[in-house]
Amino acid sequence: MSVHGDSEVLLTPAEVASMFRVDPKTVTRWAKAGKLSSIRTLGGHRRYKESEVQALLGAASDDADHADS
Amino acid sequence: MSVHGDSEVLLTPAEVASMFRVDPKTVTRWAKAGKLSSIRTLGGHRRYKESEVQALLGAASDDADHADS
DNA sequence: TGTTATTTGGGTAATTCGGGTG
DNA sequence: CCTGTCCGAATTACCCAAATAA
Repeated sequence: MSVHGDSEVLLTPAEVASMFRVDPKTVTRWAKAGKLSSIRTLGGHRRYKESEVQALLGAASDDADHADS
Repeated sequence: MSVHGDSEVLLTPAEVASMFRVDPKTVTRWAKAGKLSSIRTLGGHRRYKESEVQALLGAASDDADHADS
């Protein structure tokens, strides 16, 4: 393993926004709302875990009605 | 810029609606009916894969007669 | 040390959601 | 069966200037 410790890949707000096709400001709102965990740089900028973002993105569904058989 | 490149491009409901010349509401119905897969933002808004939309748009059919299979 | 791009923060329009109706 | 529209509520997008990141 490297000196960076584990494979903790951090993403910038622009990266996350691009992946969700939303505005970077929206990602900031998600972080403020506690919907997405964020790590702060010493200057106050936010960074997001790629693993968490990927997990949320994987929530793609067809949203079809699968009530009956 | 980083070379993180998004693996898939997502479209907003308005974008898809414009491409099909229908109301965004209709696109939502397609997603609800399972005819179109959708990814949700953390706020609940839907995003659609451009590749899937393009595939459907390119699925030009002659519409001759599809009564029997 | 300086330059360029990004992020932050607050406030206001535009879009989308969901259900119900024609 | 499929689509367009109305409503209220929620979410998201764009405006600015200043600070941070690389």
